[in-house]
Amino acid sequence: MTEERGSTHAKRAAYELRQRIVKGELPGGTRLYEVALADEMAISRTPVREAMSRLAEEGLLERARGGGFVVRSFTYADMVDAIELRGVLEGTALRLSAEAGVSPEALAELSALVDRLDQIMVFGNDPDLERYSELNAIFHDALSELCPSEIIRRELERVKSLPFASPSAFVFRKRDPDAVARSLVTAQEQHRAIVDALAARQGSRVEALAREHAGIARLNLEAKAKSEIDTLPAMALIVE
Amino acid sequence: MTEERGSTHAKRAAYELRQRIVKGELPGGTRLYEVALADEMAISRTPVREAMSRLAEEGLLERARGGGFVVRSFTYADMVDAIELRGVLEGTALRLSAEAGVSPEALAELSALVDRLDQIMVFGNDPDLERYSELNAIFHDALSELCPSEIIRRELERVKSLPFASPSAFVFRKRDPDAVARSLVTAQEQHRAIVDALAARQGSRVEALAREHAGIARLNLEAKAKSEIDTLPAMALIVE
DNA sequence: ATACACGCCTATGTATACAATCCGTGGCCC
DNA sequence: GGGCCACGGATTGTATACATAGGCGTGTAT
Repeated sequence: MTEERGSTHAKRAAYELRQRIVKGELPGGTRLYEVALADEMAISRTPVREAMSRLAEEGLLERARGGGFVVRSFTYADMVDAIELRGVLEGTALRLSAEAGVSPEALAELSALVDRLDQIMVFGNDPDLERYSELNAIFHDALSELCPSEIIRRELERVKSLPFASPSAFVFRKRDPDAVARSLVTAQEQHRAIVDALAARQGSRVEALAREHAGIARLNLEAKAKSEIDTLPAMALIVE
Repeated sequence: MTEERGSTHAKRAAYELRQRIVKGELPGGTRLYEVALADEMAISRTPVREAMSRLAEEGLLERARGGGFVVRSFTYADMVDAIELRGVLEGTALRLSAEAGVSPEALAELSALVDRLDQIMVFGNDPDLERYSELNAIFHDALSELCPSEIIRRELERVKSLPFASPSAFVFRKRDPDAVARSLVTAQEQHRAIVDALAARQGSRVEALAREHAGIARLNLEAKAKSEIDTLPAMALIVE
């Protein structure tokens, strides 16, 4: 009973369900039955309900009419829209940050993160995409932390929590290694430009850059959707 | 037991709690105790927990560390930011609508709504602000319904559900009746411009208009904050 | 006097029994 | 033959008892 994934049955159940949903074991539209789940997990209905509530707050479940919960369905168009939305919110967050001014220390830290991303790419033909993806997520998190508005930061985090809308969701090997390299170069140029614009307090510019930057994720998604739709974890959520 | 506000204890409890929070009876930061609330409402803890979970989804409550719920605190800055965010999201929704194209029927309907808003103002010195506010909300709802992306529409609705971020939150009598009239005239010009821009499929323009339009709400909030901070229902949520 | 530890008290977490509701199905009446 | 009503099973809604954990106060020992 002393697991590490949360101290209560409800938290563990939420974790378990979240995993199953993201893996696609519970596809969109699936109705969740309290008794069945409680049975499988060998707990009572109470913590199962609690877990489903939490996942509804996260946006992975929806309350069904007449009670109960259903796994939320995401179409391909939804994924594109969520990326667009992420770009808009990151843009707004960064514009506010730029207008409020960013401390030299924070700018230096961001700059250092971009340098580290550069170093991964230096190794040339076969960059460590796993590592890049991880650092990229850290960089984007550092960006949202700048935002002086908690309201906006919170909504941004909410959207990023959707597995296909996170900044690193589609930094993965594509069929064409050259295309990967090119998209990383573009992304890095945009990262630099974003830090520059923040330093210069160019709110409007940094907003536009953030939106354009999200566009890369959209392109990667589109490229991927055509060929490897089954091979990506995040793609398991597609219903259509 | 046969009330009209929802058929279950949980829904009634959620309604009751929502009212108390919005009225300011339960100020931000207040911890909600299950037993006490269950007692007051003469129901058991189970539906109370359910109600709190729903309000957490709405963003009115937060889960406290170590369990339980706390009424979410909103500062004055949060209210300003929420209005900004609403403008950004309405702008994005309308941009996508414009890019996708809006049917002539929908445009006619919007135009009719703006006409009806005009008619309220025609009566001159003492417009029926209650009625204006109501129609204004209907107009804004009609705008979000245009949005082809459910993901974005949903986030917009979510933000609008905050009582101080709704488009009609601050259409109220001010000390200076002339200022009210002027702000209504400006708002109506923007309403017309938004419909025009939609018709012309001017995505970027309609986005800018929506943001600027939200700016009126911010100005009203600022004007109000200085004088009548206690007299507005939505202001009851301020903590600071 | 201060610090640590123990224990109680309070609040949430969990299990479970029972109630109510909703939906589907079958039969009967029109 | 079609529509409506009634019944039944499945599923969630609610109440309640018990478990557990976390916080605070008090007591004692150093």
